[in-house]
Amino acid sequence: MNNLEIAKLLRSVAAAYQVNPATSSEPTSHFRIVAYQNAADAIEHLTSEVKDLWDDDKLREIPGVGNTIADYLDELFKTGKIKHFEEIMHDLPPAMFELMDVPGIGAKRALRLSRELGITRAHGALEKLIHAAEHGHIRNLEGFGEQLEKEILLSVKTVKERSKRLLLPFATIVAEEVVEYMQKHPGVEKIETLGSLRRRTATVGDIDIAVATNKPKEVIEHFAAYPKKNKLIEKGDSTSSLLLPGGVQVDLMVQPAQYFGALLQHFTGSKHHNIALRTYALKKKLSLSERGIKSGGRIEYFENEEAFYKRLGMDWIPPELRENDGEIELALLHQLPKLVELEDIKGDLHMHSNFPQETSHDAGTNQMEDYANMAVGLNYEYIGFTEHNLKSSTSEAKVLDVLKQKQELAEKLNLKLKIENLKLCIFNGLEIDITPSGKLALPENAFTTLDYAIVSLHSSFRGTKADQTKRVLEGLAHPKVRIFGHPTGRKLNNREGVELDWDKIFDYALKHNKWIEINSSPDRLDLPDTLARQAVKLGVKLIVDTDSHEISWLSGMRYGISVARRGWAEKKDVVNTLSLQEFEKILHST
DNA sequence: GCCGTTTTCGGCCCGACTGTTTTCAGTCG
Repeated sequence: MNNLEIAKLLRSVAAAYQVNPATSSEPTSHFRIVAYQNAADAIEHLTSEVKDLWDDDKLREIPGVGNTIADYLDELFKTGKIKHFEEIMHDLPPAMFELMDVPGIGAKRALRLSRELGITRAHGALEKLIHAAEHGHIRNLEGFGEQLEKEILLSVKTVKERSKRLLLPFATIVAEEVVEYMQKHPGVEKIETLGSLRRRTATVGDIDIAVATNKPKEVIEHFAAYPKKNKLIEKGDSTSSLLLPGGVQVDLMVQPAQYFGALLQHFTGSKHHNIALRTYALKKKLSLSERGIKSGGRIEYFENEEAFYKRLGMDWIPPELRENDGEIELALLHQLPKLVELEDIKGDLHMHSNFPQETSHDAGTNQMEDYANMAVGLNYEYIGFTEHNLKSSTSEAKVLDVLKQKQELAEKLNLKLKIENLKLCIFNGLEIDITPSGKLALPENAFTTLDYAIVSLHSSFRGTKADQTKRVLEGLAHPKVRIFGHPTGRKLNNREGVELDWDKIFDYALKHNKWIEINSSPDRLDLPDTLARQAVKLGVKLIVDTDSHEISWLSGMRYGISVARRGWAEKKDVVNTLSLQEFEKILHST
């Protein structure tokens, strides 16, 4: 069972407790339900497989997993099932747990719909629900009505249409359009995109927007009239939600400007950060909400977030860190890291020009000189060209010949830049496949043409953790290799990354001056943020690259920086923040 | 069921919105 399946199982158990009249009358039952949901949450967000943690006897290290759930998971991995779970879910129709995927349907509605509409089997449950709604079978159930039936029909269709989360850059663009529209209304005093978008997670669920205004009604009306909307989901006094084409949901929250600090804080999340923050505040007899901070029945207001956090005795916490992963404790000690910024970047070492060579994978569309001009505009001090290695069918002599030409071209460009008195240095690199056997897809004598190499995985993503780790370590061993490119090989919404023993990879990188790439491609953002955090903790050097295949991609650097910041990286952790002189030194040292 | 810089017992974030009723339950973030 993988993590998502285990999380779903725990959620199902929580739901079973929720609808069970025997247990739900116990006073502590609500908290048991929450505990199962918390454990499910934690497991969903884990980077390592629960199975691997179990192998290493580390289940208890998962937050929200205590003795009881750890024992159940132990039973699961030993016997393939959990007796106690089977018992409490025994009388419940399996379809119920599928129906719960529909927004607006929780445990109780799911059970009633399942029983009263005769939808029992998990397979095809959503289709049957659509059928029932379309034929007006839901409106007559007690506690349901015509509105709810319509609601359910739309939600279930949305959930089927939208199984994928938005990639960060796409979400950014959609959000910017809505913000632009909202700013046309004179009542909008301040506006910010918040939620996971502000925290810069690799994929975004909903788009959250906050507005400061003293005309909440008018602002919400304006929002509800957004011309691109498919549907108005809800509209209240202080919040409203829209559905855009493609199943993109936009949530708006409005408050007077005096509340804006608390509003930003509340709406940025994450949920776990907020819960931890409120739990801490309660100990100080303070109660937090999106309006402000209540103390002894009196509420205090904050126009900005800095003041809000200060009132709690802590430094302002950058949104990227708000995941309840130690940031609150450090903010109290005034010891938060100073995160790397886009302006710190001095070069980009992974880009593909259109240099004519028969590469193993897709080539770039712009010539080297175009990239150089862009880089000068970005105030970079150095860049590196890393076209893919040539096709494996190419003869050794031809490979050497082509790569010598590329080397000469790069040198010529360096000369030209010098003559024009432009301070940009060109490095000549290559992105080389690590073949399934661990060999590099380049003949040894061709390495002499290169300043450095990136190695990466482009095929054979399956295979055991041990085998893949061995493959990567062998691939990294060549002295010209500096960078491990898009390390997990994941494609967001599309393909999981390879399984690797990161302790071993990071240890090797640390000892042999290898750098782990954060690849800024929108559908990669690879290294993932959680692994970046692990690398930073160990002192492993990161490099943020764009993997540009055309010059416009260079601006994607900011997304890679977001990942680095979510990994708690400071300037010192990222090698392409170094000046040219320092960078050359580290590039050539072993 | 989980958890500990007030606690190994006794707490557990907080408030919003909707639909269906008529004072609230269910759901969500």
